[in-house]
Amino acid sequence: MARSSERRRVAERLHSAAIHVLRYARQADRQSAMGPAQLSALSVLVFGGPCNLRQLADAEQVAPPTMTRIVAALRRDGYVRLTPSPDDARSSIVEATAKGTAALEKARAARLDLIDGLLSRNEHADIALLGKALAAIFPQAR
Amino acid sequence: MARSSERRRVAERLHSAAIHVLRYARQADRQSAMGPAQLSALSVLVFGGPCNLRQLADAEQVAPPTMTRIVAALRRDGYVRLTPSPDDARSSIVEATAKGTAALEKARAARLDLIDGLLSRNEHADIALLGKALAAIFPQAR
DNA sequence: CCATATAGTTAGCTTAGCTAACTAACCCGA
DNA sequence: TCGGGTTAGTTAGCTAAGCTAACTATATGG
Repeated sequence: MARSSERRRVAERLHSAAIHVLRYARQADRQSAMGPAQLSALSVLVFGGPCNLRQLADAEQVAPPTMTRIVAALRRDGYVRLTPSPDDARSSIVEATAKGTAALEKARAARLDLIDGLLSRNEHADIALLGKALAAIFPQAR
Repeated sequence: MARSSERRRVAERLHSAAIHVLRYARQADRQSAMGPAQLSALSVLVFGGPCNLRQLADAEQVAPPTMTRIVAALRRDGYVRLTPSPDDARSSIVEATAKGTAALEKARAARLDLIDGLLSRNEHADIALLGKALAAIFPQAR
């Protein structure tokens, strides 16, 4: 039964490809004035909508004090806005501002440009194949 | 010709999948006592062989002073050894110790176990397809 | 109405990144 | 051969990003 060892080899390839892709894409982030943790948290807010600090910390797999400071920095620079939660006086809703959304879209586009450039070196059929395979294994949109 | 926009969609999927995979795999690193930058530098040494600090910094896309400290920490904990370069008196060769190699293999295996588990939820045919697609696009071994 | 749980912050530490400025060694050309 | 430019690495000092422990304040359930 070579199935499980083939799966292992695919896991290795996937691991390696993921490292390679993100390392390459990260070059784009240097243009963006914001640190990587801030960019990542902002992307949760832009694509997932407003939420409180706890949810943001969970989404980013980070401890609450870490998120306190990431949000403080984003707020200081005008990328997010906090409003008191109507349901819970302990809690605030964190929300991307227009400036935050614009900055994130720009950073994301720069990353995607790089990855697109990487893919463009390949045959169209191989790219289509990768798209099909990824769609099968990672069905969720973002 | 929708080719370029299809490629863009594949780039988005690939970006998203890479983020997802590495975020998930990173859980394994918490068991390892070593920080992520140390783990990553050590993996360059284990898989790429000994090299000097400059090459290591370039491989990790990091400035030299950053690598100075990463290597200092790895050395302090016995994961790497430095020997003077025979060719260049300014430079040292950094090399993984047996302890370093063992720690890295263990951490890598833990990551791959997680990714393997992720893949195991899928059909074998889809996994094989992904393997084929990744092999076409990312031919390099590691 | 009190006990416990939850949201978030503060304090204080470590790691990881940077630039600027420095030392030491290398190398090349006059 | 030596003097200037280049390269390898370190030191100093800053910021961002991660953690745990300890705290405040609010919710909630018995």
